[in-house]
Formats: sequence, structure tokens, C-alpha cells
Amino acid sequence: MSKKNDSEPKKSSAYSPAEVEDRIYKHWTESGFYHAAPDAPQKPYSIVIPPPNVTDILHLGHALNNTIQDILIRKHRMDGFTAEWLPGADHAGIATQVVVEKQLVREGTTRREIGREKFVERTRDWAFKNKEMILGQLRKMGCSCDWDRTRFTIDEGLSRAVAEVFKHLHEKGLIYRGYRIVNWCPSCRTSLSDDEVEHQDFKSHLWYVKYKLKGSDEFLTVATTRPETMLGDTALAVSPKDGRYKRYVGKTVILPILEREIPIVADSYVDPEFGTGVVKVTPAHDPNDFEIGKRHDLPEINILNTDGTLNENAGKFKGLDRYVGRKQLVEELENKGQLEKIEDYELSAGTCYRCHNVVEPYLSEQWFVKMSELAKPAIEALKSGKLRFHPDYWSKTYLHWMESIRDWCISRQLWWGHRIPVWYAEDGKMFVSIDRPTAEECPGYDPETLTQDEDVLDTWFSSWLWPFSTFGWPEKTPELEKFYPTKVLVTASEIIFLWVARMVMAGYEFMGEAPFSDVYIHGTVRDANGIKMSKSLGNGIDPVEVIKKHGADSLRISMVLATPDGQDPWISKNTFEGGRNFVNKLYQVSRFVMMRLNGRKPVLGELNDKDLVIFDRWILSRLEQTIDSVKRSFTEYRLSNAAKTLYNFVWEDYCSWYIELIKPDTPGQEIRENSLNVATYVLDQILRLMHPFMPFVTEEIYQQLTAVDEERSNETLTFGPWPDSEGKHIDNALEESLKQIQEVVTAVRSVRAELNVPPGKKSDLYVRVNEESFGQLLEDHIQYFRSLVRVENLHCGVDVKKPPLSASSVISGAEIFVPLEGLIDIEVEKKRLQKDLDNLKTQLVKVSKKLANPDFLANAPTDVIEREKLKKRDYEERIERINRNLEQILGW
RNA sequence: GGGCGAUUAGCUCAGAUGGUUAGAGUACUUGCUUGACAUGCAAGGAGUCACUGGUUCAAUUCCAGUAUCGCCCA
Repeated sequence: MSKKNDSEPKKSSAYSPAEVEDRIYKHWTESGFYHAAPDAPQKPYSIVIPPPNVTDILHLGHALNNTIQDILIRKHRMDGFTAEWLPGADHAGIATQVVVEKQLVREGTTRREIGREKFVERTRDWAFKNKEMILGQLRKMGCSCDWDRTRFTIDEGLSRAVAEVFKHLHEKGLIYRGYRIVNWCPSCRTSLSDDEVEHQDFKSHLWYVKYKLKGSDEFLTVATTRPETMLGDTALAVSPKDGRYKRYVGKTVILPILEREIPIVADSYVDPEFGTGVVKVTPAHDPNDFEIGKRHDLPEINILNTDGTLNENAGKFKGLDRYVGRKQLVEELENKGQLEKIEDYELSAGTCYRCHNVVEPYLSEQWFVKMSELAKPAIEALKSGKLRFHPDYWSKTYLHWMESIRDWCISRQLWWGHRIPVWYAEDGKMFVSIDRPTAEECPGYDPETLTQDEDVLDTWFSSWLWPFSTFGWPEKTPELEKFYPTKVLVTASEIIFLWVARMVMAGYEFMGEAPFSDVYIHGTVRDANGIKMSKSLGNGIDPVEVIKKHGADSLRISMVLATPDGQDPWISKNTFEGGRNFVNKLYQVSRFVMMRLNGRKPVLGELNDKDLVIFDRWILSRLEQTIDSVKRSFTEYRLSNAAKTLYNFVWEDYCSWYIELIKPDTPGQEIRENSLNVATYVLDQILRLMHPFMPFVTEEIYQQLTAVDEERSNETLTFGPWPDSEGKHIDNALEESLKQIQEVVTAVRSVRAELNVPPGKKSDLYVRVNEESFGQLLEDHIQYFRSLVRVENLHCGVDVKKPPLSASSVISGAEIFVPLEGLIDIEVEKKRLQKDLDNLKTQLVKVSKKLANPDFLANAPTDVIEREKLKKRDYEERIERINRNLEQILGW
């Protein structure tokens, strides 16, 4: 044969998503399919998107998160709900401000130089532009969001909601202003809430510093992890129970370097086991020291500027960065002989969740929300089952945080965000007001002279209102009426505290009920080595690239298939090939069905139950089992399971078996008419089942399939219906029979493959059956599976004799013989049979042992015992037959 | 230090309410331009179910402990 095709490769018939996806998405959105009207008669099913931070471009975490939401929303839209998926973005105060400030530095200016107004304007422009880009990426993924309702946390309406909430909580006494030690990020130059601090372990040291007792040559040694803070020390403290130091309490030591006199106090906070049992007390730079200071009426000396440099209280170290200052100070201590030793020490320090610099405990005046009252209904909601986590174990994390909740620092020293709605008069009098107070609201003061608080609110102070502020709260809008509470919140575990828990609290406080009944927590995307994907590590995979290469459907189904319930998925580039192959497989089998329909109107959605052959009834039974299983997975929020079930049904049951079985065994022949109808019907059901997972390819196939049908040609899968099953075709006995036929087919294929029978070579097939009925079943259907096994003539019966020079295989209930004169290799055949024999023998030993155990016979349920007995008989019989066949071979 | 999770084929994972010849995808081996699909078809090799005890007639599955890894909180 000539190799004529080498220079001209066959044109690929593979599915090409790039030609399909944009066109279809445009059609969907222009038709307004995703806009849900509040006056629609159907029941609502609503989801609010976890608003992506405007500084983030789409990464695989978003891809996973939004795929899951889209699957849920599409499924319920198909189920007939008024499905509302509200999209939007988060203004991300700190992160955004940092980005824009960096731009300014590159341009040789600073925010202070251009001023607040200009800075905010510029940041707003940048943020809105970025927001549009990010939302555009969600469109590429096929997300069926209601784009008419896109919201941004910095929008006017949402900003008003923030101010209302501040006012309400302030009036209720739940918001207060106070001097507290807060977490201070010297790089972002703002306070942070406790939940915005990430703890990290660092290799550091313990410095042992000697403090000289006043009027004595004695020293007290203090171990510290932050020696530079000694510049702000206002006491030393020991445990009152510590006998070693009792006599020093009430005395005075001289603070090294600054030579300040400070007292020695006794405080039960001190752990005599740590270090030397003497601690330095720095009330302005440590939350515990702050408490000690309060108890002993100690002064608070702040030694840091807002940027982390040392201030004038640091004496000659003034102006140095905190770590440079530390180094110089330690050197000086050493020179003066006041450094006893340095030990290695593993230190856990808080870092900023936005810039990852070490945060400093810092004394400053901030606004706080009292949380314990707000937490009560949120705890109750979980305990009563009104709020459920999936997987459930996250409930514990949520409860633990709620039950040990601390007050929330909500003021940020930023310009980008919601300005705190508080106005001050020159005498310090304070007015909380949505807008600048009117004359009536500030009697005795001129409103024009009032100045607004300089700070803005924590971004999370706006996002905790997201499930209702987006629908128009505080106005009583029809949207709010229809779509609140939402059904489910889909997110990763990282923001359970920052966001989820707080939304529940806000939901109860302002709407009187939880904002959602279900919280679906999915894993965090990791790379092929299990490392969390991140921009800074550069190990991320760009989902937009994946879409370009393989299509959005491939991205979606691959992510879902790869994401174990509640666990972190490990994703590599070839993760997406599996999904791509599957998308193509579905496309190819659809092409086959349409080719065979050959322009005929497909019979969809209805089934002619008459004139079905066993395979037709089998695929319908499998279909309904699949529907049941997928439905169950959806109610349990196990989407990966649902996807896997569908994947197997499509690939194995439908493509590899059913389609192959109904294919005529000679080319040119037509498929049996009602089998083709069933194939089309099942394909239609598959498209519907899979539409939420792979919306583009399913819609494309559906459009092609219905193009010839004038009544249907404008239809879309968007509104379903998603298949349901009454299970009337489910037939377990039938599925068992099919399994037997499949076993025969597999056994013949296996024999042929292992004996290297050329694929084109046909042979006869002899089957010795245990029961005539099985033989009958095979004979009645040989026309369907003849081509799968390359069989010319089939001989079945209970007393079929083994033809000479044939290969054999023993399966449950039957023995097959394939005559292979001239092709059979005795050694290979012997090895094959021996392997089967060994396998069966070990099984027989196991089951025999079990049945020989009187305790088993006495205690196990009868059906289990029966099953074991049947197994044993089956194994024995098969062993005997293989032995006979082996003996025969030896005679050859 | 406290809490949570994981440990099943080389890799990534399935394995309700204990009884299965422990499965899939991928990788690997072999053979195939099969009239939908080489992004494919068929066949095959591959696992002391982390370890140690316990409960039970029976444990990958339930319980306890140990080890390793990961996450959260302090």
C-alpha cells in the first residue's frame, strides 16, 4: 500500500470551541435569558457572587468558584426557578490603593502630592476599568450572570447602605471609638482587623537584655523577641507567685540606653516559665502589655511612626526603620555589656494579608464594632440547622470563631473606600450622619465648619451587606422582596471569617434572617506539586489561556472533575486535556447521531416505548439511574460526583456500548428506526443533563440537532427542562442480563487480543451456557454485537463441545470457545488460563475459609451467606472448567 | 499549645448506612488509518487500602493510639 496520505494529513474533525462560544454567549445575553424579573411567577433561586477584588485578574480559583455557581444557577434555571445570579466586584480598599500608589511612585509623585480628591478620582477610574475587565473574563467562561444588576461595593447605592448601617449600629451602641492596640501595617500605613492578619513562622532570636537595678550593681535579665520596643518600656513585670523576684517588686530599674527609670510590677499575666520570668512592659506596642499598663497605671509611650520608622521617643534612633533600629540598638547593648546572650527562636508573627509585611501592634484611636450581640443569632442559625455548611465540618470553624468573637476594628487610614460618616466640630463634638449634618442635626454648630472623619471603612464593612445592599437595601425594593434571602453562597474557606460569618450577622441584624441557607465551601486551587497558586510565586495557570486553547467548556468540566469534595484540587496543564477530550467525545457522538438521522426530524423529549430491543431498554434504564444519581449529588452539593457520573454514562454506557451495539454490522445499513429514536432521545437528555456543566457545546449540538425542526429551531437549553425520572425504565434484572452479554464480548475481545488474532480476521464463537435462556439471549442478539467481536457463526447451548484448536475463556455462567486453527500459540494460551486459574483459586480459598467458619454461619445474615455459597460454587465450577481446558491443551 | 482535614495503583482521586475478585482518569505496555471520534478504539500490567491495637462472624469502611503532610486559630 502506498503512503499517499503522509503529505496530506486528514483534516481534523475535532470540535472547535473558538468558533462557537462567543457567538452563543452573545445570543444568550442579547436575548436577555439571564435577567430575572422580580415579578416573575416562579419561585426564586438566587445567588450573589463573591465579588472579586478589582485588583485580581481572573485566576483558576475564580474559575472554579464561578463554574460551581454557574452550574447551580443553570441547573435551577432549567428546573423552572426564577434564577438570579447577581454579579459584581469589590473595591478592595487596601489592595487597590497600594496598586495606584505604586503607579504614582513610578510617575514620580505621591498621593499626598496630588491630594485626596484627585487620588480618589484616579483610583476610581482605574478600579472601574479593571472591574469591567474581570467581569468580561467571567463572560468568557460562560457565566450566566444577570449583568443588568451588576454591582460594585463602591456604587452610590451600596455606599449609602454602608452609611446607614454605620449610623444604625452607632445609635444602637454597637459601634464605638476608642484607643486600642490594633494591628498596624507599616507598609500599607493603616490599621487592620484581627482577621486580616496572617500568622507566619519566622526564624528569629530571643535577646536577653540586662536592666540595672537603681542604686545597686544587680541586674534583672529580660528575654525579648522585639528588643527595639524597649525604647517604649514603662515597666518590668514578674509573676506575683515567682519567689525568685518577689523582693524586687516595687523597686526601680534603669532602662538601658535611654536611662529612664521604670518600676518593677507584679502581674499575674507573666508566665514564670518563659525566658527569665521577667518581662518588659511596652503598653503602646503589645496588647498584653497594654492591659498590664492599664492595671498598673503605666504611661504609654509610642515609639513608631506610621511607616514603621522610629519616632522622636526613640532618642538617637529616631528616623531609622524598625529593623535597622533593632540592629543598632542590639549592637549598642552589646558594647555596653547589657546584652547577656542571644538564642535562636522560632517566632510566629502577624503579617498583612495584602502586602505580607510584619504588622506592628500599635496604639491608636480607631472605630470598632461590638460583635458579641451580633453573633448570637448567627450562632443560633447554625445550631438550629437554618444555616448549613457543605462539607459540614466547616460548621465547627464557623462556630468556634463566632463563639470567641472579638470586636472588629473597622477604620482604615486610607483614602480609597467609604469615608466614615462622622463629622466633628472644633470642640470635638461628634455627629454621625449619612450626609453632612443639616443645621437641625447639629444645633448650636454651623454645619459648614464641621469636618468629616479622615478615615475610611474596612472594605469588608461593605461586603458584609452584599446579599441585600445589592438588591437595593435600605429601600424596600421588589428585588429585595423576591431574591432575599439567597439560596447558597459559594466560596473558598479562606474568607469564612472575613466575609461569610459577617454576612450572616448582618443578614440577621438588618433583614431579620440569614442571607442564605447553604454555604458551599470548595477547595483552594493548587499546582501540580500541591503549592497554592499565586501571582507572586508565578505558578498560576491563566484560565483565559486555557479557554483560548481548549474552550470554556473544557475549563469548566475539567475543574469540576478535578475538584474533590471539600479538598484542594491539584491542577496542572494537562488537567484540562481530559475535559477537552470529553467535550470532543460528546460532540463526535452527536455528529454520528445526526449523520444517521440524515436530515430527519429528531424525536426529542418523547419516547416510543413500543418496539424496543433489550439494548434500548438497557440504555433507558441506565439513563434513569444516572438522572437519579446526579439529582442526589446536586442536593448534597457534590458536583464533582455528579460530573463523574455523567462522564461515565456518556462515555461508557452511551458511546462505548449503546451506540456500538445499535450500529449495523455491515456498512451502508440503516440503524433500526426505534433504536435511532432512542439514541436521539438519550442524546437530548444528555445535552440537558450536561448543559449546566458545559453550556456551550451542549447548546451548539442542540441547535444543530433541532435546526431541521421548524417548531424547535429557536429553542435553547437555557430554560430546560433539566431531565427528571420516575424510574419507570429502571430494570435491574435487565441490566444484569446486559452485563452478561458484555462479559461475553469482553472475553472474546480479550482472547483475540492476547492471542494476537489479526483484527480483521473473523472467527466462529462457541458458547457453552449453564442455562438455555442465556444462550437464547445471545442468539437473539448476535446481530447487534457480531461486529464487536468479529464473529461469523455463533453456536450456543448447554452441551456445546469445545472445538479443536480453540482458545477458551471461562466466565460466570458460561464458557466460550474461539476456534483459532493456525493462530493459536499453546504457550500463550496456557499462560492465560493459568493466570485465570490462580486468580480464581485465591478467591476460592478466601470464600471457603469464610464458609468454614461456624461463627460466620451463625451470625451473618442469610442473604450474605447465600451469596458466599453461590460464589464458592461459581469459583469451583470455573476452576474445574479451566483445568479441563488446560488438560486438553497439554494433549495438543 | 488548641482545632480541623488528609494518608487507597507512578500521579490525581472515587469507594452512603461494615460483606465488592478494591474502581476511575492519567501515565505505562501491546495491537488497531474499524464509515462519529487517534482529543480515538480494543486489550493488558500495576495496590500488605500509612502503621499499631480494639470492636465484630466479617474492617479500606467503625473506635482508639502512633507517624507523616496540609489548613485554621492562639
